[in-house]
Amino acid sequence: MSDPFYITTPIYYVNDVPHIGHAYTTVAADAAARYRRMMGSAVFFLTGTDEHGQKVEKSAAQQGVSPKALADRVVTRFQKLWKVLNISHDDFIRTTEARHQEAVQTLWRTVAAKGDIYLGEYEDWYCTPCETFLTALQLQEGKCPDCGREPEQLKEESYFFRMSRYEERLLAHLEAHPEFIQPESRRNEIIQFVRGGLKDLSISRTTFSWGIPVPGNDRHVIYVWFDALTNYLSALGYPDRTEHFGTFWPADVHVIGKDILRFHTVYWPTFLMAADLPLPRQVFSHGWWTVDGEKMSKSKGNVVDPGEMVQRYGADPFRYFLLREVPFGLDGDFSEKAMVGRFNADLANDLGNLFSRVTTMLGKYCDGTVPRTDTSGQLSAQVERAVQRVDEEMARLAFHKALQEIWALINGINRHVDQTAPWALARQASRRTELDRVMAELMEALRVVTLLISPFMPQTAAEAASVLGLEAGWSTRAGLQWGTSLASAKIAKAKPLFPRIEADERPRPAPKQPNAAGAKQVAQINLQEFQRLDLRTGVIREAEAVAKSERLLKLRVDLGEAGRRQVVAGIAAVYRPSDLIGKSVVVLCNLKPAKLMGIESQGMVLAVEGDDGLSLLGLDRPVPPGRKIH
RNA sequence: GGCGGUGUAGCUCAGUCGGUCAGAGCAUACGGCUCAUAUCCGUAGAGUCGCUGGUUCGAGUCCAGCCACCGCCA
Repeated sequence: MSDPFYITTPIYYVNDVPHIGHAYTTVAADAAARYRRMMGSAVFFLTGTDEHGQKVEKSAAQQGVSPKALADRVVTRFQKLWKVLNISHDDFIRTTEARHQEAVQTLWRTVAAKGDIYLGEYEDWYCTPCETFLTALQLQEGKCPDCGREPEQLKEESYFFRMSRYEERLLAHLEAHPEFIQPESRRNEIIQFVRGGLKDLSISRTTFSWGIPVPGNDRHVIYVWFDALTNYLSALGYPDRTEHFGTFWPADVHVIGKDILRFHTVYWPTFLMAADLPLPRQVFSHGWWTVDGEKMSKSKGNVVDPGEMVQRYGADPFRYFLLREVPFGLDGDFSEKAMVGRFNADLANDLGNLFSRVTTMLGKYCDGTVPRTDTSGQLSAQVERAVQRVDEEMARLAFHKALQEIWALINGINRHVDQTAPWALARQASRRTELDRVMAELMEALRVVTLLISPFMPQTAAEAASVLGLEAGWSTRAGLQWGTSLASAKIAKAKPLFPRIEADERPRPAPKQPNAAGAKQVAQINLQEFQRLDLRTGVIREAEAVAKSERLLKLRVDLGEAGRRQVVAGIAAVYRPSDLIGKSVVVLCNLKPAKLMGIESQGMVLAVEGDDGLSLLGLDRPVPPGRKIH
């Protein structure tokens, strides 16, 4: 396949809880990747997680697990979200993988061999009461910006990258390639910044150890950006000049949020220059989302959970909203009111209803069979124009414009229905030919619309394709051409693709979200009923993985006087067997035994679903095994 | 403080080289149709184009100053 297209999202910090911003970047990159695949490009779409650093190390220590175990557990938050959002990435890179570590160390050695890495001293400040590290820039009149107290100065040995050496080359590149940074306003900011002069960059730390060791000096770990940015190379198989690497590097576009613009447009290109590697063709920085007009923040509690939005509105409507509501590159505002507005006006009324009315008429007037007739005419010209314009907008990653064009077409098709009034034609037998032609044209228009929306709303497009009886492989560049490929197809009336959301039923209940109201609806029980549960404390003595199961662990639990029992638990995604030995847990002992994967389980270990996976119920003071819980 | 951006109908915003550019979508009102998810199609609003000057035969569209908000840097 020719015409390679390599697109990336940033790697997300694994310890973060995914929010609308993560979803936005990833959905946008996904739509671009899907579009290019439809157009016949060989696409490589990469996302992943950044798993090193002090924060992960600290969280892991607090939870008493290894940093890697913590990362293994929380990485699933991203992986699960991408699944429900139908993200079509070709690879998922984690910075803790061996392939990445090798790539980073090789890059380091290459740059060092060039004489661009030297050992120096890095100064920063530490505010002991706040337990935070501060840079000289963050200080306010020499004081901690948070508490106003005097921080302590720390000096630390550090390796530096000679970024200053690349100032002129970078500036020349920025000026010669106006498309390198998009949107343009961001490009201007970076040019200003680079003109202000580039300093050498500290790229190692000795104050924590959770990272990739500096080659030849194990006391240092490679600091965040030198490690993280390299993911774009390591996923392609760098340093081995594999076919993949040869095909896809340099990247066509790094899609990022504006918070990490400088790292991608100053640090990254200079690293690559030092390694004599070609620079990515474009870095596209999109905007931030506010929520109901306010900045998102944990303290305000207004952080939008993408998973919840998907549950409430569906993956496709949420994807559609993100890409349609705001020009890509500018800030935008999310509100459920706007979400519902888009859903009803654009998806239910315009698109969904169009499918509904046209397929109904086909059933009524043509017996559900697409007439075989000439379809060249007004509509074909409109469709061809729309396909052309969508292509132009997608080339610029102007998703909202592309969607505007698609909806202009949908409106045009709705207008065509009114103007040709098939229901009037159907009353006059003499106009049969005319009616057949109109219906065939309308169906063909629906087919092309299905292809056009598929990068944005893959599930809906698949559903529509099945209504139209399209065969596998329908989503191709050739398919975008107006033709007669539906002729003689037998088609049933479409079910509403997007049932309207009525004002009073909004927001729809989120079925799996536990909340106070949900808890109250559970029937009450009396004490006797509770006492039927034989809940006891237990201590895990043995634990091993169950062959061929990703979820199950076989445990041997000590129940004191009641002896030991074998219990199979679905906790392997979160707990390693070795972490469990000696752990106190709560066991339901009189659960009817059951066989899981052929292994008998004589009870149940209690656990609860947290935001980042299961958590076993424990005791907050030591209690001997076998005690009854009441 | 330095550099840059934005300020156009109730809301969100288009307006490329100065002269049908005073516009689109949503919302609202009225009309039409009945195939359709009470959906669709059509029509309407009069908004000092932030303020004040200036250039020009003519300025949202260029220039200067001011006000407000935002971004990057310090």
